[in-house]
Amino acid sequence: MPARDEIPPGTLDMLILRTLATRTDQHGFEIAESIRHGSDDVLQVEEGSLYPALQRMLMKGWLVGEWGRTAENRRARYYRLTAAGRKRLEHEVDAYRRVAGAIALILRPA
Amino acid sequence: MPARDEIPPGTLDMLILRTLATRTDQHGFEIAESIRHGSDDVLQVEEGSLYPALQRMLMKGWLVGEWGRTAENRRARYYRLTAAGRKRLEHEVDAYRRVAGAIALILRPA
DNA sequence: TTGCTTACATAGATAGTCTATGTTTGAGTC
DNA sequence: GACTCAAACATAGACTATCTATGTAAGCAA
Repeated sequence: MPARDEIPPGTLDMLILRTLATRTDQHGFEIAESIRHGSDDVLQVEEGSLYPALQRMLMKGWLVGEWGRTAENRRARYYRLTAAGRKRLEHEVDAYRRVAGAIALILRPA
Repeated sequence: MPARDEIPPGTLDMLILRTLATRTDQHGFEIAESIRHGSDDVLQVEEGSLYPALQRMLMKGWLVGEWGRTAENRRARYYRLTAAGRKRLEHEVDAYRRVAGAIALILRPA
């Protein structure tokens, strides 16, 4: 069974934003599942990381949240990207790729 | 002027080990330079991160250090990988690639 | 001897994840 | 209808690892 990894510090916001860009109006639990499945079961976001991150991003205006009901009739907060959120996502992806590219250079020198 | 980035938490040991695997017997300052140049000027290790990291790795037996003299006749500590250090490097690179691959999966889907 | 630089070093701040725990609420069961 | 279980959200505190800021020692040059 594949060992599940922690989310690398600094990448959680990006992963959440990206997940909501792919499919909007997911609630917390769904976002966590999306990240796990979408990463082929490698990345696992813990609730203690997820909810504070969502709050931060609400306050920064990257997301809006709306209380609703799940298919099983449970209350849940559904999140959606704002324009600022999309812009932020772009920025974070750019920065991530730049750093990841730099690390790749170190890891495979000719 | 290309914006220089911080080293992502969790990657510094790997970067140092990889640098010493490419060229052995570098001292601290040289390692920092190697990482900066080797990353095309993207990654900058600060001294306050570098030296504690080197100490940690000495104590864990991943490196051995030997005091010597630079070409300019300054005292410096030259580092070299141990067998344990090589093994650790392999392990860290594997883990990093796995996580980076998982993140790429999340970032990619159209 | 003054100043500049190299090289190493440490303390404390900071950021962002996790673990552990707790609350509310709906659904199913006896 | 009391009881249990799980979904979904939430918060506090721990932990890890980077950074900033600062300091020391030593060599060289003016």
